[in-house]
Amino acid sequence: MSRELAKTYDPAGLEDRLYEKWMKNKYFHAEVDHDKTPFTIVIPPPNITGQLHMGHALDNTMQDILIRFKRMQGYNALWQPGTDHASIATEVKITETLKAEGIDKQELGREKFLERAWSWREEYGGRIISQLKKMGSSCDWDRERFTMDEGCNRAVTQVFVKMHEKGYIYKGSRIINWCPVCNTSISDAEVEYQEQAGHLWHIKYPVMREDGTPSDTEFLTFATTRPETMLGDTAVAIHPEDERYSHLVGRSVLLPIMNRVIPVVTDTYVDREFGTGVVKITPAHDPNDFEVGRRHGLPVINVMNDDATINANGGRFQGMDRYEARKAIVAELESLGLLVKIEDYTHNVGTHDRCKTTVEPLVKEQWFVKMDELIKPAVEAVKNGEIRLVPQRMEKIYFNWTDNIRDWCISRQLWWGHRIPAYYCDQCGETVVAEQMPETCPKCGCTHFTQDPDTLDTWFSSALWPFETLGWPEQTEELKYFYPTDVLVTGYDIIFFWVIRMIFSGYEHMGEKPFKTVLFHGLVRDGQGRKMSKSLGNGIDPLEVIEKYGADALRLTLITGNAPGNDMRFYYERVENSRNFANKVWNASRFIMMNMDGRKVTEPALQELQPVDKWILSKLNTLVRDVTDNMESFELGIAVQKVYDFIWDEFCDWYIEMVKPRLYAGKQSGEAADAEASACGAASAGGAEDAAASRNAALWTLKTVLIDALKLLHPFMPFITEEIYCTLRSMEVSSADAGSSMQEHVSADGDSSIQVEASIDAGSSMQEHASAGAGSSAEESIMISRWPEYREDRTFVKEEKAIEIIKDAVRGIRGIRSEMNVAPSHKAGVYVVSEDESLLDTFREGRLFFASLAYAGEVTLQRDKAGIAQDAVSVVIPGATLYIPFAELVDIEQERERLRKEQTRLQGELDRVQGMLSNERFLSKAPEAKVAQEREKLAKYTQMMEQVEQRLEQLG
RNA sequence: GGAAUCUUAGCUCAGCUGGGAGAGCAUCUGCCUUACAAGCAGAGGGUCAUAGGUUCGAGCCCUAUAGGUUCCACCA
Repeated sequence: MSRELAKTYDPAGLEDRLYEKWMKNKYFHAEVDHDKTPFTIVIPPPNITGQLHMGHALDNTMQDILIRFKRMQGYNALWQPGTDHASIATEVKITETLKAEGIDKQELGREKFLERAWSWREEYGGRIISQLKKMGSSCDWDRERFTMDEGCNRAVTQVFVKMHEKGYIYKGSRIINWCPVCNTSISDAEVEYQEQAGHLWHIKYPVMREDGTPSDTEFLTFATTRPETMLGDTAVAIHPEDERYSHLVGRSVLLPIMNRVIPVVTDTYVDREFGTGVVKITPAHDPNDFEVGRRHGLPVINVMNDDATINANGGRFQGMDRYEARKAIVAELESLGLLVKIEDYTHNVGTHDRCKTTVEPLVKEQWFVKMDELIKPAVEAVKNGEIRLVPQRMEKIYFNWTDNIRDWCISRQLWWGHRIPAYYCDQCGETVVAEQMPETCPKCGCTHFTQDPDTLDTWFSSALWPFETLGWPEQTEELKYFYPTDVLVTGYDIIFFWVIRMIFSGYEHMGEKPFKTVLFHGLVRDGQGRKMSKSLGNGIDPLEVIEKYGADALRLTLITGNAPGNDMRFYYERVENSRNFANKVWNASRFIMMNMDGRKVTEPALQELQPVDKWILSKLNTLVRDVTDNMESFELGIAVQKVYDFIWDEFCDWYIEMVKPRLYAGKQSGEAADAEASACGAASAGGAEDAAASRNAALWTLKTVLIDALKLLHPFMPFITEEIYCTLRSMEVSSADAGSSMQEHVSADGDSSIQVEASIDAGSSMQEHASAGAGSSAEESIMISRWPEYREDRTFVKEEKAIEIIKDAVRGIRGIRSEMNVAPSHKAGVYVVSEDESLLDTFREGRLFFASLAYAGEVTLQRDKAGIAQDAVSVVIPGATLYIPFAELVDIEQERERLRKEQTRLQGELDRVQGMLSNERFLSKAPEAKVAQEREKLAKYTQMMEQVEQRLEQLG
């Protein structure tokens, strides 16, 4: 034996070693290969400033599961990785760092600042990548991209120019959201509304009299949450049908403080029910007012600077911060007697999602993407199912956004990002949008230009991610082969930022969808269901979890018991459970290998397999089909739950326990062992030989089932499965005849130790399709081994039924013993009474299990209860009654009580089944199979009821 | 204001196209049985939020109500 597994499962060290091996062998790497079908996932690029958090951990685990699954299925699987420059996040971080060093960003200057940014990227850009590797992510790192690398820059510039030519990108003065702290415009999607306690100031403006002087008796009263914006008021609006104010139509009011006469306009935007039904109009600082202003041709007066202080248009309030000005203005209005009242008021305030600063709507000249046309194919694609959203309810969120889409403000007053390829003639101001700085101005012939200082929204480049990473705008082989990608895995929180924008960009620039399916996951919350956040300090660091429990345990925790799109809670008890499962797998494997102990294990002939072997093979076969189906439909949580249950419950707790006597039999010497071996099914006499054959069949089954179960588990828990798989393989190699060249031909016949694998993979014509680089073979790694497939010849209905009956019997005996508090050392005899000869045969084959699994002594099979003590405890299973005579400790009344309870239970079942079967409408409308199923149950329960009643009679 | 989603065992959650309620943790009982005490065996615990409806049949589909979460829009 070449290698052994350690006694307890310890992921530390093991994971890094295996990851290095995978990297070295280039298993993650995918090349264009027209003989294979591609399967592609592009990673949601993490920010270069980022550190791995639970969201990443979940997101990347899901992607890795899909990629590993498809890779094993024989697809040419590419997981395209990369990072995002994260314009604003990075810029903020660098600015802060500079500040700490006492350096002012503006003084440093753009060029020096960018140098800093790039060196920051050098230093930290790789951090998140190495953290993703800790998770086991099988990305093709040879293809790593960055949103600001050369290719992406080209893509962005080209897209900008092209869209500008088509009129989809325009520059205009419109109202935008301004962050006074970050000093940049932001898009609507970046505004986060927060409920805040504020005030509602009721203010009145004097109505102008015919003679052009303000009235001191007639006023228009209205309410506002932002009194400081009055400095920029250019009208007061009322509803056109509001009779209270109809006499004021066409008149004017005096804007106090500024002493500006402004008109009273009518607009249906005004809600008559709200407040006094009068609204002040500030087109420069409110999106709705801006629209009203446009409709009425009102002047737009911006009263604020970029840092949200009042500018020259605000008269003597110039230089004040917006909140200072608010106080001062309110005070002044009050002194003028124009402040009616102040109310407490809770309202939603727009804040910048990144820094939580209250955004200021401002009118500014910015670059926009016109959305109405672009969005159409993106809507259509989801509507007609060309792009599938999982879970489907995400479509509603999607359409909610697309139906109310507004133009996208893409320019940012930042330095770190893609600079806008717009150039302004120094002489005449002509704007030229081009991939390079123009030589001469088309208008005035001047040769001097200044490039637009602004950069693009980070999401502008992310929108191109699925194709720019594959080489676009170059028509690369990769692009033709891997695009469109297959699945995008992401959180529902970036549908608007990213998913929608990728979709319309794909159709616009590639003429094709960027992906076929979007698989959404939810948020990972803390144990109390709170969002993990820095400020709360409740975040759990995935790296810490990995260190303590291993990446496999973390991955399993994140996938188990979670449905697509749903949030989940993360707590350590769950990780411990996952770790315990890993340990279970580890020890089961260790047990199997200990028993193989360097022996040759050959594929047994079908008739050498015992019922229990066929039972587990049949169960495995069903599992393979179900799990594959679940994986195909993205039900990862369900899939892994089935693998978990199979391994722990069916395989470990039943199968392994059931075959132990056969394994030990061959090892021990002496008659006892032989007797046991033949008792457990070796049909013909012949002692040692039969025992060896039985043992071989058991080992072969153990190994075959283990290997396939490991394969099914591998996408979820890549490290532990790889370690076990390779250890198993190394055992084969070392037990094989020296000099055999099994590396070269896995599926070749001849070498006996290879036959095991050859038979496991038999029936496959795609033996090697999954292998990656040259020289690799399925033996080197489970990750390039073949995904198990459902096989018609591995379904054994009869054996499944037989073993289920035996399990019933074992559970029955265990239950009785536990209930009666019988010590394990007390080996009670068991009588199985049945009139059904074939059932007795089943028990004859399986009676050894009573001894090994239920502490039974001698097992006697008979057709009637002759010779069984009257006070034996009994348990009824379908078709048979088991009797367990205990020498002293039986209370007949207690036994009766037990039987009566069973009788009641059975009667309940019978009532239900009979009720159904006596319902004609059920018989006529329910599917035949269902009716047949119920009839079977009726027969079963009727029989059991008879047995119980008989037993009760016996007891008198 | 509009919408989505949830309400299932003490806790956290599964339950895939409607066909006899599940897991993990917690609790109780018994076991150091030579793979695993990070384990094994057994047990208790649910009117599937409430009220109607559709159906032969509803945790699952429809309607209403209550409560929770979230998203979108935003009325000054």
